[in-house]
Amino acid sequence: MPIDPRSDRPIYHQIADELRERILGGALAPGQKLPSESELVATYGTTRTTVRQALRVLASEGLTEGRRGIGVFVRGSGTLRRMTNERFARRHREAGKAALVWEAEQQHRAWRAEVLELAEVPAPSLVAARFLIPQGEPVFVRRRRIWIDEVPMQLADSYFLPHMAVGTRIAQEDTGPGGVYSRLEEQGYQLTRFTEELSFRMPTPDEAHRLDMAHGVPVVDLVRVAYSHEQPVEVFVSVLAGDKHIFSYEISAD
Amino acid sequence: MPIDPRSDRPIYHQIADELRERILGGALAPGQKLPSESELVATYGTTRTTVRQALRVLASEGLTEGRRGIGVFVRGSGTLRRMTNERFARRHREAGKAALVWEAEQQHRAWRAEVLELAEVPAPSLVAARFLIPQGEPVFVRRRRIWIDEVPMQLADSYFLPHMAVGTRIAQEDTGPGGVYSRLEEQGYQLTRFTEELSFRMPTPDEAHRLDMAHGVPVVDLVRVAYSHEQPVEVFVSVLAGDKHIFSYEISAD
DNA sequence: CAGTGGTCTAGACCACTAC
DNA sequence: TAGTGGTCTAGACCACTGA
Repeated sequence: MPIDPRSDRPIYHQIADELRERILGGALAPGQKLPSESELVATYGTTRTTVRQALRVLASEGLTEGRRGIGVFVRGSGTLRRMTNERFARRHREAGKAALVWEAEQQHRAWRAEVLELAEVPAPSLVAARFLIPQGEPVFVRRRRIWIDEVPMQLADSYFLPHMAVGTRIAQEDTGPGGVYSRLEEQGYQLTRFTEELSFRMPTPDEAHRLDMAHGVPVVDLVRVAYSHEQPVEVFVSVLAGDKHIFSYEISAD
Repeated sequence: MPIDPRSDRPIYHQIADELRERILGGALAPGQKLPSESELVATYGTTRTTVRQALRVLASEGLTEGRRGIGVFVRGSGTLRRMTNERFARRHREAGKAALVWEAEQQHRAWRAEVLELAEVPAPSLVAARFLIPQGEPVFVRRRRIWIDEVPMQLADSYFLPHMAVGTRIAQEDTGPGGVYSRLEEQGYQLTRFTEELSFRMPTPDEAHRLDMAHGVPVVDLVRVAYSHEQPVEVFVSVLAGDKHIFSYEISAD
């Protein structure tokens, strides 16, 4: 399909449409190189600015990725990590496996949790609201970055009420077998249920950098609250790379 | 902070950073107008192309929205629709309320389901895999677009095995009280559980148009399977505007 | 070294909006 | 009509890559 300069659809959209079709249709497979900008200029008889505008459309859709000095490539689908509600099952905790550990082993992945901060901080409003405490009250936070197969996947901040965390292994780098949930249960806070809330947006530049994300890839904001008999005992706030995760939930019909 | 042209950080990023700070810091509230492009050109002493590049960064983060002939504005947070697993509770079906109806009423929203297609089609691979049938086998599909408060929110395709749907109210525009799930249960397919899978990406131009989405807003791909005693009876494939939805799940700790 | 994408300049014409 | 953002041209210099 040649470009129609008299069409209502801008030229750069027409070029993007054509390239997108070749990508989604499989003619340009993941990892393959698109024609260079100068080739596209020659092909479509337009200027480099317009060609780049078309390529930016594709990049902002998460379809392509430019590599300076080399070319523009179709983005690979990347490594998928499946997050299921099964990871919270008591039997895994009792087997000494934290949710993260169980889930990584289940998928035969190497995992690593990089501890960024262990500190007492004023509660952000999002956290305070779920703990039912005033904003700014002290809470203890464990900030980590989760790597799976040496790829940064997730920024994960766990918040606790200070009296449950300070002076326990929850405030240590290594929380021991079963993770923080096992430590909470040892303190007598038997976990009864979790709630998870997911929302969706584009990353800030800082998040994009820390999660090594390409342009055009959204993030998932995850807020989890762990309850012990209606008492919130942990608020977990996380940002996950959207192209590397699938969330899966099983829901009873009753 | 004035711009530093000798910095490693490109000028357009520095401009975008400064504007982003004013937006996230609240100095530029949702709905407010950013300085015009020509004002920014004067302020930062650069060209319009570079200013526009900065504005494009913000737009691709979903923070701003241009209106031709008027200006660039901070995007409003939009109407949020909460999707909870509660909407699948049997008691709501028994009260004659489909999941969508219950959820809309719960949030005091006006809703409308625009039926786009009712047809027998070859099963797409995604659907076939979940029905455990060969790809291309005939399935019955109800394609709809869901409007909440007259805003298009969701593209929703429900797939059924033909023998459960054709000749029943499931194949009609109006499926009756309690919706398709009630009709399936009347046929003896008692619903026992659902699985929901969520993944995340940027919309295609067509989806962005049909959901009236701004640039820089991701979509959620939702695949739900309704089971009657391990038999899949519906595969629900949906695309939702990411900035207008929050998903909320309750998970047992056992 | 030639070719690539990343950034930037200095213009132009257009459609649309508000006055 | 003046001002806005949307599109497009025709160049420039740069950092980086692979041969």
